[in-house]
Amino acid sequence: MYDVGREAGVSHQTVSRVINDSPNVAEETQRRVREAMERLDYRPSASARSLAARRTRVIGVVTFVGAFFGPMSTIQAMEAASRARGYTPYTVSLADLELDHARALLDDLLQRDVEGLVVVAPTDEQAGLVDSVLPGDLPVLALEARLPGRPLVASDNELGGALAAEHLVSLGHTRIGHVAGPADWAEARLRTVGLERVLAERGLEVVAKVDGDWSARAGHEAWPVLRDAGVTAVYAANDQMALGLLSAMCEDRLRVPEDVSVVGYDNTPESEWYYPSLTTVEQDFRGVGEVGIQQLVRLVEDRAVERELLVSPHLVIRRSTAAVPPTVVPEEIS
Amino acid sequence: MYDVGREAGVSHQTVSRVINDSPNVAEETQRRVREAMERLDYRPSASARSLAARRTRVIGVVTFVGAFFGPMSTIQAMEAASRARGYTPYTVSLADLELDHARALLDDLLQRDVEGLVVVAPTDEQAGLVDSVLPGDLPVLALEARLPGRPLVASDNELGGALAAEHLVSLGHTRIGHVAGPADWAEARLRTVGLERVLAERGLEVVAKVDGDWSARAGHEAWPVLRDAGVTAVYAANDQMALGLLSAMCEDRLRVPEDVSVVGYDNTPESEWYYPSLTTVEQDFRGVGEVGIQQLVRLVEDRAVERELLVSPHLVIRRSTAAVPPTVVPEEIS
DNA sequence: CTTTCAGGTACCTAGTAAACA
DNA sequence: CTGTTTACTAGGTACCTGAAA
Repeated sequence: MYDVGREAGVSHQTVSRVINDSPNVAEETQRRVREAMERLDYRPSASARSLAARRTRVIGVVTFVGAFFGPMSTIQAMEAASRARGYTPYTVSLADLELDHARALLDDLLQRDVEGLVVVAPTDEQAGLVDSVLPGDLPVLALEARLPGRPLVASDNELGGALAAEHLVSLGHTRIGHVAGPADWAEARLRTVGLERVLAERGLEVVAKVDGDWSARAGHEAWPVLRDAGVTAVYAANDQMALGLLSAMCEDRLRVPEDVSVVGYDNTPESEWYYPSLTTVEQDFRGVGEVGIQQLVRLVEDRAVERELLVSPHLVIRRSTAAVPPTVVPEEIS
Repeated sequence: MYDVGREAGVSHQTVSRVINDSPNVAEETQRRVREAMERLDYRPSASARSLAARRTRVIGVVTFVGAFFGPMSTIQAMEAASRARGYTPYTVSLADLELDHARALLDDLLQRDVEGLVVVAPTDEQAGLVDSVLPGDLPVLALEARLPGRPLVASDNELGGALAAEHLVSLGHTRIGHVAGPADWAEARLRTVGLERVLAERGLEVVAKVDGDWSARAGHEAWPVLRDAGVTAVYAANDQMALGLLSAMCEDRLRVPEDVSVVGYDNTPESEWYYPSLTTVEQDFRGVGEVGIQQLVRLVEDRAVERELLVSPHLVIRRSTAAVPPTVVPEEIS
């Protein structure tokens, strides 16, 4: 900085003012300083700045989720949104980590003096860990899954489940099977709750339910159970599991949607090109991320924040769902 | 730090020694200091440390790729590998950014004094940008795509293409179609080169080639062109495009693999559950990331580095490929 | 006279405040 | 209103010094 000052014929103080866009610097001086910076290829040191200014302008993003399309889209959207607001995002992926290791990484985050944190901790165990490690006075926003005492931004999974259910019911299905997500995922439970509520309102209930692990394999393995229960429609808690179902049905020489309907969840880019094209609940992954950062920044800057903000998903109807096959009489099956 | 020193009855210097695991600190003193740190809930400030020590122990990971499974797996593997070697990874995603914006983010990276950089810049334009912005003396490792003058770690895409080709040729196919990746992606070009080399060795050539954009839609739209060229097998440069092909073939009432064979590339988790289960070239996404970080760390630490390191992919044979249909005589079609 | 352990001081690269021109 | 000078702060580390074993 001193070098830049010398080069431009001003004091280091003035250089500092230029860097921080402070007023009271003559246009001309500003130009000279910037040119000097350019000539010397000078870049202010982030470490020194945050040390002196006592703020880092860094916000952390902590996720326990693996390399899947949805969560990753959300994270990329959060990174862009942070930058747009003048914060640098520092993302830490804690997927597949023992809790002890995860604890160390959270500590690393605190040492970097993040000003706030977005946490995506889908399972109850992960949420507990985070809650126990993070100091209560650090601004933390829970994303997708609840964290005790923290504001939440999430996709409305219960609504999503309801949307899928209403669609199937409106097509006349009464024997509906469900491939749910892992029971320790809050998101998965909510998607089930929405489904069951709508069915209950119609005096129906799920004919067969299998808990999967989100993988296509899980969907594939769930099918025999649902088939034996005589379902005419299946609601899978994500598109991958729906894909596994489609594959298993195909092997059974069943036609979708003529013989059985399938609804997925997420609207991943591929789901449109499954065969048949998948009816699914689309959630706005990027939108959740953007709203999340917006709320976190408000939290960091001490402004009012919604305690809970849900982003609505919507149903995308494609070719994998149709009316109940008229020829199939439930009695034949059960 | 001073507070901790006072609490433990030692100087701040000794506290620093304990933090940095330096030798020459009595067990007893060490214990006292650690306890004091615990009691005061003390955490050293990363900014101050890197300022004083003149090193950040941060390495940057720059990627231009979106939220897809392969690249994301690589990145997550790199993060874990960096941490295992004592470096903090700082990942910057430049997907969908105008070059000017990207330039600003690269600058941010330099201000943070990263000690080295892994760059995933698949298109020529991106590589050019990176090359023009990064100082020549910064350790940079090119991942997946070449960067002038920088060591490279990549999956052997040419080999992958050759593997796919050899498989199809060995099944007797001579009328092979190709859905390639975007022409400005080096990876895509190499996958094509491998294919064409093997075919040329047999006196064959690609019957029809369409450039896609990696999306399933592109595969779907490519099919009519290949079909009209009378292909009996198609090699798609990634699994998503292969999925689009499968879907289009299904709509044409064509059976895979009886009527036409399909080979994909990547072995994404879903590809096993397409219908039929996809024959595809598996690349070791995580492996590439791990080797990449290993090489970068060597570079940063001034040790010898391979100029070029290719990780071999291998073929996963599943249900989407079979021998040429004997009934189809090329003359019938063309 | 080493080795082990600890303290003292300068310095890293900024930002900030006050006094002053 | 613009800009300089000086002195100090932030939270550490590097290096030298010195005492005890």
